Amino acid sequence: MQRNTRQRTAILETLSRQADFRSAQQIHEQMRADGETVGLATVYRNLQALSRAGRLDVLVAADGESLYRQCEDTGHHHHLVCRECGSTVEFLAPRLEASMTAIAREHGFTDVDHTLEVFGLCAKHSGSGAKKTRAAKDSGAAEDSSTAEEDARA
Amino acid sequence: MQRNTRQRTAILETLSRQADFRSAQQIHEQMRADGETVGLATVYRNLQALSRAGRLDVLVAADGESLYRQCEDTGHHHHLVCRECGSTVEFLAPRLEASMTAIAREHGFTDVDHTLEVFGLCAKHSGSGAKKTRAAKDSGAAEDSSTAEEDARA
DNA sequence: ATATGTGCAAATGCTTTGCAACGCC
DNA sequence: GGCGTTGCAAAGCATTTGCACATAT
Repeated sequence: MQRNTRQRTAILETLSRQADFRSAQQIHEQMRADGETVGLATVYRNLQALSRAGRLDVLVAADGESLYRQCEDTGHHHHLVCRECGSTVEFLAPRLEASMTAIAREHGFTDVDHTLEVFGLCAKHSGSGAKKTRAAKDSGAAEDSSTAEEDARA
Repeated sequence: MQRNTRQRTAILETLSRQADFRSAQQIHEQMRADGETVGLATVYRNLQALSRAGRLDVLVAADGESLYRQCEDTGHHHHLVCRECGSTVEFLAPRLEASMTAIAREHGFTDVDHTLEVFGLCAKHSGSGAKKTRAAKDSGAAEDSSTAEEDARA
């Protein structure tokens, strides 16, 4: 009962070529630019459906915008996002997970789930006089996403 | 150049009595309920100004809504938020901070900042049949301000 | 066939802003 | 008295939804 429409396929296809997180609108624009004819609402509906189905990774930016990205790694992981260019690095931090869970339990909490996003300036933007603590808005879409892809380990 | 108006004072005063995070709208409602006459825009403007000035703690909910709370502890800390009742517990986790920073540095990131929020079910709501992994919207602390007076705290 | 998916436009919900009136300092 | 502040309403956004039409299966 999950049909395979041209639009849905196109969305997945587009996502499969994006290394970093993109907003629904950016994805939509991208598709139009690539010659696809898709409605924005459809993009939203599909991104939502796909993420619900666990096929996409969703990251809520500091300003509340939802960013999507193809989910290669089903496992639990977090992101290191550059405030300047939006490039991301995934990382696992089992130790953090453990401590967090422990702390939560200590306070009587159960069924815990957490959100951990780290924002900073990636290597190539370190020097830039960026003083903003919660921006990362403008950047994204453009050219130079450094596309860091590997994985860390705590 | 930060004047001391009735509204601004009232906002701070109201916040000083709230243990948990509240949305701008909830704060506004609360104030009206308390007999204060304040415009919603003013509440937004002040919450923004105050948080920019470091006097308020801001937490962005999973759906993008901004929640504010008086900042008693200037130090860096995180929150444990109950999905059911919205009660919060603050916690410090120096070890996590350290690891996070280390990981970021390993990837060449500088000027890092992070967001870590833990959602779960507090002690008194543990049994509740809450299966939703990222809802917390419909439940507790939302709309009906009339009865939202008493608050939990783990 | 028919339940799903799609497109468009209108509707939401949170937040911001323009602008004239207002009130601290 | 001047400049930050306030209020209201209108504007902005990202996202959602109603509905008629199109289409995978």
